[in-house]
Amino acid sequence: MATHHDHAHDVRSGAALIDAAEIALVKAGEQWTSMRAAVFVALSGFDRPASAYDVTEAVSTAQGRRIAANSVYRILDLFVANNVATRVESANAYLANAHPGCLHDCIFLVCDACGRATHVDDDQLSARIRETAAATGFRPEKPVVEVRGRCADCA
Amino acid sequence: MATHHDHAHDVRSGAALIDAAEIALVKAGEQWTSMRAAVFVALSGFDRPASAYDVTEAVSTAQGRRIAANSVYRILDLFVANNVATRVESANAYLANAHPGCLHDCIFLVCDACGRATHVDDDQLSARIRETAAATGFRPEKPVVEVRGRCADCA
DNA sequence: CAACCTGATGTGATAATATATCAAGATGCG
DNA sequence: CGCATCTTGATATATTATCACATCAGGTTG
Repeated sequence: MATHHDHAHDVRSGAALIDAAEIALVKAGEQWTSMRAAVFVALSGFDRPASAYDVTEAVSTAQGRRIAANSVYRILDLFVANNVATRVESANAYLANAHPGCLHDCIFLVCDACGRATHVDDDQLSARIRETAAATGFRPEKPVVEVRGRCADCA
Repeated sequence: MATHHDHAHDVRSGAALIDAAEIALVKAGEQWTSMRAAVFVALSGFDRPASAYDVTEAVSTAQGRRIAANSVYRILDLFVANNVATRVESANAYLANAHPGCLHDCIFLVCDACGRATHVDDDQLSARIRETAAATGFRPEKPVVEVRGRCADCA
């Protein structure tokens, strides 16, 4: 199998992933509150990008009380800003970041059949995208690269 | 200025662009109705990606009557399907396609300051993106490549 | 011509996604 | 503790997108 990592990642899941998220947020000077933990747990419980409302629903169920969507948005935004989650623009949805310590331009392969997204890092390709943008005088900040199509299982 | 076209385009604007859109739709076996013309004219009148509601507003003003958003969505979807318009996913907005005859994977450079988007074609880069996706067993259909950042004017 | 079919548009409702505002509560810290 | 700051809650509203079904315009056919 060809991976496109050019260095080792800490790809985490389950409790280890949640710990890693907490560590990343705290290192960034943010608090790891019980609400944030609940949102992260809910988000990481999905096997595909989840909308803010999906997460709201999951947190509400888990807590047995109604959580407001805007609280979830706030927290998801915070996660994205701190690289603990990423937003899949073409799906209006969010994914927990499996290796929060690592900063990459993300490439997502989003299956139009099952909705799952797989995350690819290819720093060389990302660099070419940034270069191509910069060549026109544009200052790239955040490349959004999301390939829509069919995953291997749904092909 | 460095362009990234590897072949000549018919980049059109104004009346010529509208004609080109009509020709492209008709060639695809679709009708060029007055409503579709009105939507295309409105869309091509924006100098940056316009939301479906922006277009609805513009068409309503132009016609002196209230147009429903869903009619506009229908028509924009048709335009996108026939390559006379494109959708900028990360902005939930649409752009008239300046060279409807030509089929590319689009790359947009979207300025977070002024909202304008410039369109780049780089078939070699697009090919690499598709290859990278395909290497994992994924079947790419529609790459979404939108670089957010600052345009030269806003830098 | 009348009956019918099809594609396009209109009407109205509603769903899904996202943000704004302000009050109240929790937390860190001197 | 008591103040400042950060976080969350409550509520409202804005924005984006879709659905169901009625109507209309144009052609085709009996």
